[in-house]
Amino acid sequence: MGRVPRIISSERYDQFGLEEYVKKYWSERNVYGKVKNKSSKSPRKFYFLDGPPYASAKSIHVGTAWNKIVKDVVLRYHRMAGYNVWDKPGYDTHGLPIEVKIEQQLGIKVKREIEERVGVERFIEECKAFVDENMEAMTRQFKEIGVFMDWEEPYVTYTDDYIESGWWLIKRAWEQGLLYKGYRVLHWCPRCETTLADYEVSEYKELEDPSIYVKFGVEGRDSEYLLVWTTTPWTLPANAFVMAHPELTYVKVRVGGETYILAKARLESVMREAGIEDYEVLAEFPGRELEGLRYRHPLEDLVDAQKELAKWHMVVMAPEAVTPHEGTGLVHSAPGHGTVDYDVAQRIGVPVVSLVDEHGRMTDGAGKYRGLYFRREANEAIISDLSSRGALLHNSKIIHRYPVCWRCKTPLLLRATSQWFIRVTSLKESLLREAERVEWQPGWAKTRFVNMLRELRDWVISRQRYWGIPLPVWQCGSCGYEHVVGDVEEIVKMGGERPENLHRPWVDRVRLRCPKCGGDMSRVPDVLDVWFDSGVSFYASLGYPKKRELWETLKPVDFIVEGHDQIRGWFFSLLRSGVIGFNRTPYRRVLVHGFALDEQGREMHKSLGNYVDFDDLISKVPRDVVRFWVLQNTVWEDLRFSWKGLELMRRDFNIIWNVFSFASTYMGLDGFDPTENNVESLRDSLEIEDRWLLSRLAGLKKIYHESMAELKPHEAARALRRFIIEDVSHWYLRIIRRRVWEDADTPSKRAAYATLYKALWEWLLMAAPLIPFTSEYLYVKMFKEAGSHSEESIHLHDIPAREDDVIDSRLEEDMERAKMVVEAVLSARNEAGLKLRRPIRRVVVVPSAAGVEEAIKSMEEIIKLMANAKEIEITDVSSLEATRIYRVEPVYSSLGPKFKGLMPKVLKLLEEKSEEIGRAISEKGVYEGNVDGEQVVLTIEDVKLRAEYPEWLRVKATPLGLVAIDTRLSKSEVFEGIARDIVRRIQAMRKDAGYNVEDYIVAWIKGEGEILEAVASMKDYIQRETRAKELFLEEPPAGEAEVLREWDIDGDRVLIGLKRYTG
RNA sequence: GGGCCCGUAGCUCAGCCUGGUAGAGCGCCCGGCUGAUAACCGGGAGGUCGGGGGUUCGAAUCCCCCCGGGCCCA
Repeated sequence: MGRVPRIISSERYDQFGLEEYVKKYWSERNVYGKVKNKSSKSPRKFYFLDGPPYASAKSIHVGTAWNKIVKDVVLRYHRMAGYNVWDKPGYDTHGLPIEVKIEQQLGIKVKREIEERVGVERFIEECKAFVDENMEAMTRQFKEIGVFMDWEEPYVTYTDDYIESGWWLIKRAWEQGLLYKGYRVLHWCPRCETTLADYEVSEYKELEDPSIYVKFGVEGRDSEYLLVWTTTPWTLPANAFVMAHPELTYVKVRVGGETYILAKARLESVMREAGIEDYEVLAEFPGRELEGLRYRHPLEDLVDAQKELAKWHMVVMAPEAVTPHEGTGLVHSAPGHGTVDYDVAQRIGVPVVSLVDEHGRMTDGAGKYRGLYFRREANEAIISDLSSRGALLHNSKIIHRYPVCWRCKTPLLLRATSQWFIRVTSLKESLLREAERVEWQPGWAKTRFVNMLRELRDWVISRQRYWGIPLPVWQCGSCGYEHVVGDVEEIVKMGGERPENLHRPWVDRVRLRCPKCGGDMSRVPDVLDVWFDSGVSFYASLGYPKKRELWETLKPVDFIVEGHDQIRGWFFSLLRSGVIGFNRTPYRRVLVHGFALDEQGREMHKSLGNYVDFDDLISKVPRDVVRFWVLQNTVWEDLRFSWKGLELMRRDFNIIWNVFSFASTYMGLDGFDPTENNVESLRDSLEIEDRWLLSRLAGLKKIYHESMAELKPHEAARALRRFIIEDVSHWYLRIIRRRVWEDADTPSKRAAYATLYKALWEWLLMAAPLIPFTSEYLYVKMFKEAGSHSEESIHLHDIPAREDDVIDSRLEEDMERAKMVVEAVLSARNEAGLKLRRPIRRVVVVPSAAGVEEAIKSMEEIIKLMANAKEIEITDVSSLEATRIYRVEPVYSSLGPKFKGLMPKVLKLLEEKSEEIGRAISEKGVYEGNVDGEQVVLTIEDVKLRAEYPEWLRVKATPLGLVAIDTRLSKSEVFEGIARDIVRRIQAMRKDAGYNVEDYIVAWIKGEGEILEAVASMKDYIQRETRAKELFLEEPPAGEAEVLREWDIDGDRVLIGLKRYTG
């Protein structure tokens, strides 16, 4: 027992207010807890892993909001579909960007101030406090947009438990022999005295540098030189060898008394740049012939390090280092100052030497240049020495893009430093194998991922910083033995003291006893790359390995979704950690989403001034509107932010509200009881439009579930929108209005209500994961009140199951055809200036395709209703043609030569018998007549033929065939039209006067002529439609009417007065 | 320089996988409707489907090249 309440219909629509109500409703009743509890009882698990956002600011980016909204939709869907959903959110909390913010806060200018002035302890505490504040603010915002995740217990990467879980993986790597220490060339900021991670090398400036051509003398040959080009003279002291391309053609060229070797492709431009016009090519040969050619470094005697490096001075084949577009085709290699240089040196076993210290000054090894700053003093001194020694072919300047520190804008340099690595290159096969086992959406994400794996390099995990997971490696001061610790327990076992906090500096104070020699072990001071942190989240967020059960029962992760930048980022670091730790991919399915760009398609940045602040956004646009709008975007493509787009989505919400309000109004008015009336019990009373809507609903459910299964939430979102806006509001509601306005309780009316009720209810359930606030509100205020459902929240319900067998594609096709006919009629009406309120007598259809006739017949009532036509006539083309009016005009150039003197009479004939001649030529191709006894034969060449439909027939061509309307109105149609005009005005007055829909009235109508006649003849109709108990065709007596208004109906004046009927 | 993605109406985007007469919304012009109403609906104008080749009876759709933008690398 229950009735649909009229709450919705009596309220003014206020989306903001509605959302506030729902927020309160949820928190007062702990709806999230109940939803989670219900889900946790299901035997089917769904392990979702949240990609932790970086907690470096207090406000989330629009893209971060989008990210969580997509996640929320998937989680809510799975909960309603009966899965036990794991929904722990996470935060990524370590790393240099946060350290830098704290440095700024504390006014720290150089790194050593952290230890010397501030103290590491305080520094770490500041980092933690900063992150805590950010997490709190971000959590608040995620809750604001309705994300149902376990916000009470997120996983946080800085906790000791998490750090210990991280250590476990390092230990695993160590045990498998994957952990090693080595050198690597990295970007370095000489002012901040720190290495910069790749992602931090993001800023470039146009800077001026030297551009010099240097002569390296070939050993054993007089005046013969390898010609190398460089823009970094300061790297020359560290030169170890010269790189060439084996397949490139090189030349020996004589200039004056000297011979130079360089690439043929570069010869011309190098000579031009050096201002040499006179040169002679002596020989041409492939680069591989240079292999092993030894040379003498021009500064060998000035640089101490060259004593060792000199033995490697030869030409080496390195195609990856050589381009035919720049330089000389011979590349000077300083393995300690170049990435490629380093790789090549590793390949051929050359030692890596860096001659620049952490401050950017040349080291002792640089001999004469010791202490000079690299880009200024060292460059100058070196160029000057090269010049005085005659080792410089040419010296000029170049302006090029050069990387600078994103924080202090100091030009960076590349230097080799000692770092810790995990040898993931040896896991390449496993990584590729495991990547294949993952389901990627869209498919190209996998392509991109696999391409990246093919270029796999070992993973540098160490950073010389503070706020990160400490590297759990302890080294013995006596014997040098290095040991990796897996957890705190092991620290204790090895004679260490349990630190109060696993971060630096506390952990740095932990000493262990060396298991090899009993010596004192201290920790290697590095911390881990912050990418390591989130990479272990798949098990660390569950407390593994300390707590084993959760991971054992939940594994593997069923679903992850992040932006496409994470293909190389998180998706990769997860897989890497999964293979290191378990030799398995940690996740089964991946969805990729796009970036949130600004209205011009640029990235949103605070510095660009195009940043949309989250709180500002949701103060201007309701949450569900934001959600539904972002969800319409193809999920893996970039999203262009648009205030306009959001505004349009708001209008859709208005329609959605109105649809529910409409249902609430009439069902409420009629006391419709959904527990006693449903589409099954009323099956025999269903009209064709009801069956159509139910078919469309079944189609929606099919698309909805398929889209969700294929990880295409945008397709589900679009289908939901299409259904409620187009199928329900634009079409179905307009059709059933008449049925709903019936006063009597008819089976037809109840069938319409039952159909609408089912459609709205199931739509609402499916929309619930996407627009949780609106759906909850409508549920609580309408469906729950109606008594057919008692759950506290819509989110505690099951998602409606598919009913594919209800889909009637023939019926849907027929309805589409009916729509086309109606559209054609409306178009014809438009042309004829015939408004819809005026009924038309006849619509004529000439079908041109199979099945059209049947479709129109089965949909006849709907077409008549929607087109406001009395009759639909289906006919063949000849009957329409029969109405055509033909006109012919003479073509003199053809008639003249043919008839000569008879012309005037022929012209008269054409004029008088225009219609007859035209029809004859049109139908038979020829007209045969008689003028003064002479036979006259006219064909299409002789006349310009025009055929027009009569003025009262409007014909439109459609894909279905011709659709025509007969615009001739009889008196009864005119009267009916006027009556509808009157009714509409009375309704408007009732509304304005604030009468209730069910109130009865007394009406007075004073009009003249046709209006008077029309009202008189349609009196019953007007009374019925307006609930007028009495209707007088006169001016209301003074003071009688409560409302009185004069109207203009198509130029005629009408005075209407109303009052409430009280008798 | 490389891998991947995007480029369709003035604007925002569907359609492309599985070839068959170019779609929606907004804006604009014209009209209509109105007991869902500070809403709503219809009609019209508007497009070399980034450019060029190819396959095909037929290409926005499949293939190749180029141009512009993005992401990730170098």
